[in-house]
Amino acid sequence: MSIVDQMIKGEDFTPSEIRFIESKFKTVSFKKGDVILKAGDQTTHQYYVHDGCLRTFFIDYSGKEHTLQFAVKDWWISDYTAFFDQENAILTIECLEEAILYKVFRKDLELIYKEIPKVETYFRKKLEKAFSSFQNRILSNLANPAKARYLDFITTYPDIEAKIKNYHIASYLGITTESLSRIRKELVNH
Amino acid sequence: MSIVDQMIKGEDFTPSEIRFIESKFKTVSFKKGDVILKAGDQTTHQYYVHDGCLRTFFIDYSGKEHTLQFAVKDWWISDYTAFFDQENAILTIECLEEAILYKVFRKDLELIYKEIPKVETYFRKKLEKAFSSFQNRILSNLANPAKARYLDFITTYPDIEAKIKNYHIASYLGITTESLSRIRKELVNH
DNA sequence: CGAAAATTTGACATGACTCAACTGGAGTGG
DNA sequence: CCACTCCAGTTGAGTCATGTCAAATTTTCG
Repeated sequence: MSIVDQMIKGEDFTPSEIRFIESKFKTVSFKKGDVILKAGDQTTHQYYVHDGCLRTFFIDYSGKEHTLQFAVKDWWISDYTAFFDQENAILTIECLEEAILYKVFRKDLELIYKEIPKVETYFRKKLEKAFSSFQNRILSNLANPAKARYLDFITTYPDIEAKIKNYHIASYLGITTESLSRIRKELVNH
Repeated sequence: MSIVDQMIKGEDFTPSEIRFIESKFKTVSFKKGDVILKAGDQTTHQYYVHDGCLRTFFIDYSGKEHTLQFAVKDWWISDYTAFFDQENAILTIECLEEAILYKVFRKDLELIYKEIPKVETYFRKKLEKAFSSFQNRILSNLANPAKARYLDFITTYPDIEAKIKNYHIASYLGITTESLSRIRKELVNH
């Protein structure tokens, strides 16, 4: 299976299309703790996770970190706000577990879209899903207490939970590690 | 200026393209208090706001309403999660101020995308912006206390603030009307 | 094993919520 | 034009969830 078939599922490509797309992607690998992108840097890449685990986070005025998302095998990750608007990153991308990524430049992705429109459609639909999941995250933050959001997270993403620390989950849920610890205690004692 | 030029700015279309696009849109109008879409209904439309003011909100398990977004002149609105995934609505769309909308079916929009690819590109870029703004909303909810989020809202969207009630703002910020009232009091007393 | 990192616990502070009452303005009808 | 009602917004008192800070405990890993 080619890199392209892995990344862009359910679409048929001619060998020359595959060559064209693959020529625009570069494989990179990172070790745990590596910073792939730092807030303030220029963001020109989007990454496909072949393997490993990453997160994007935001550092607020008081220095606290807030996790926006995690990415494991088969997810795409970037600071999309910066990637789309071609501005400097506000997020940091950090490697949480040894990772192999395929990266592509914004400009090259646009080139691919132009040459092979069904790739644009494919990514548009990906973006629609991502948009939906952000919508649901906003609603869940508004509607549900921390305990429910925690349960949601671990049942929706058991694969991610397995790879990350509790303090990462806390920073994703918007609570402190202490609060998460107390929630977990409550859950154990029914 | 045609409806199309209004909705899809910065793109040039041939007269026949304009006719084709316009044939897929229908003008509808609503009065204050009208419900355009109800949670549970099928969502097949996306709306462009020619004029007026609307909001989408979610009703949680306890019956509380949580406002996801507002839309005024020149905004697009729908229950996108349902619109994209072709599932039943989880949001309700309510008219807050007499509105004139242009609506389009999901299927017809896909048709337009196929016929006129630059429309797909245009909407893909719109979606990128919307995605970014949801990202920023999530980060702001995680990072900022309610007072800062309120100030953010009224400075970013003074046009919306002018048309809505404070309890709508509260439900957008994720706080009660009482808390918003206290925040506003603090702000007056410096 | 030992040090560093992660998690848990306790005591206390605080921001936001709930519920109930009150204020003030807009609109209605006698 | 006043009395009444309705709605939005405000205020007060008490409660609760979550935060902070410090310390203890457990886990991880070189």
